[in-house]
Amino acid sequence: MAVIAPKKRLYEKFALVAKALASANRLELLEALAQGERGVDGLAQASGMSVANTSHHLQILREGGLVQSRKEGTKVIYSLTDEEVPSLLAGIRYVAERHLAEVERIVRENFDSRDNLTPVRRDELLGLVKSGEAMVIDVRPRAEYDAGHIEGAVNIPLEFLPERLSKLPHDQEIVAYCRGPYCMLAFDAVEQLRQQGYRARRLEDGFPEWKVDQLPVDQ
Amino acid sequence: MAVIAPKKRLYEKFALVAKALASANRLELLEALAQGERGVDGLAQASGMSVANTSHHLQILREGGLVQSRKEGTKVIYSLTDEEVPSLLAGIRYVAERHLAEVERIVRENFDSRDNLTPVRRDELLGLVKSGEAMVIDVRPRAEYDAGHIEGAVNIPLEFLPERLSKLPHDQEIVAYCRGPYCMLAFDAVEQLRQQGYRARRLEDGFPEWKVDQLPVDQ
DNA sequence: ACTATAATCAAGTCTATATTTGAATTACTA
DNA sequence: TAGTAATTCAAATATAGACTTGATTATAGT
Repeated sequence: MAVIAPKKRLYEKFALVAKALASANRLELLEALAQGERGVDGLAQASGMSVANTSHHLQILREGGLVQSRKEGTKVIYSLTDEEVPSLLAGIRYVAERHLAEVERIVRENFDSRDNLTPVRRDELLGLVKSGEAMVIDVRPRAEYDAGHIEGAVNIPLEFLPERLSKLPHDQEIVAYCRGPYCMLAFDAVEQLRQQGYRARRLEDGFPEWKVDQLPVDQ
Repeated sequence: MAVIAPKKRLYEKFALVAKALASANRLELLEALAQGERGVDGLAQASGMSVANTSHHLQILREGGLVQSRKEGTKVIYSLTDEEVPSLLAGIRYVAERHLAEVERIVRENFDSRDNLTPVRRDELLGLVKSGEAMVIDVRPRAEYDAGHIEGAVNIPLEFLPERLSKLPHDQEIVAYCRGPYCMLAFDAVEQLRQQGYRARRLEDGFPEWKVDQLPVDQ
């Protein structure tokens, strides 16, 4: 058992990755970046933190190997280092949902109760679109849609939904998606749609999960 | 955007899972548990911590939803809560290896340099065994072997390898595996085997990864 | 060169948390 | 009731983590 120190050093580095993940604010930054690359300012807005603080947290994420950056003029654009990062986030969510009683409670009370229909599964959506039974709307802001979206999805940011309501087809089911399973945008969208008499459901989660699953994306 | 607090609370819980992962000692406990369930005492030995400290860290892992326990007589047996946990560990390792320069360095200097042959991939091993070209030896301690092992593997704990050396077949390649990619046992084993003139290689990683991949296991 | 903008850095404050040990306690078995 | 296994508690120590403020660097445009 000659070499024993390197293993310890290695585990310390692995812990560094986990430490970077171990903060609600940083998880939110990562979720934002899972929608597409973004500047510090945009990330600060998305997370509700000051620019300086956001920058600081981004350094911690970088030291954990989770994000990288490049310069573009005066801006610094951050992005995830690896496709594995969204999978890690999904794994953490999964463990929390299945084994932390309180998470299960929060989800039930705040999310499940807002939408009594079963969400559309990812594989299910592929079939619905292929057969023309459904149209897909992406209710995230334009910038996030532009950075990548489900193949064939139409971008209707939530704030423009009211003015577009009348132009949507009544002979198709409308499937809305946004950032992920705990993003409220798609919940709001299906609520509005149903009030106007549309058949509408949510996709089970958001764009990052779709992409992790290697399903067809545009742009 | 009615509900905003629950999302924050949710992310705090997710961070709890990551916090549980964010310690070298706890990662080592999890790796030990990935070999199979185990009592506090055994885990204390495996990690080199005091029993009290081990117990304490196990509580943190439990609060993070990563481990569970059951009583068996006077013993408390811990196990991983979910098959997703080894995947999370693998994801963290993967990110660290690919994006933390120092990890890459430690691996190269301490592991790659000990074994100049390419390790056997998991899918490759299946073929080698099927055709009879290779035999598989599990060089972990008996207890870990008993808790689950690769289908058809023979258990030869490292300390018994010298006395078994003469009885191994010379017409097959010998593939050794142990706990994972950074476990030294298999490295030591192939070194001994090659010195005795055997054709021997390591499996690319260990039993937990094999199991995560849904490949055939015994017991 | 000058100015505005974007981001980072350095320093400081505040509060919190992690790690560990040894002793006391609980839970169970024989 | 003695003995074993694990947990809990108290307490000491060490570390550090989050966030703010003000200064600084880098770049682009004029």
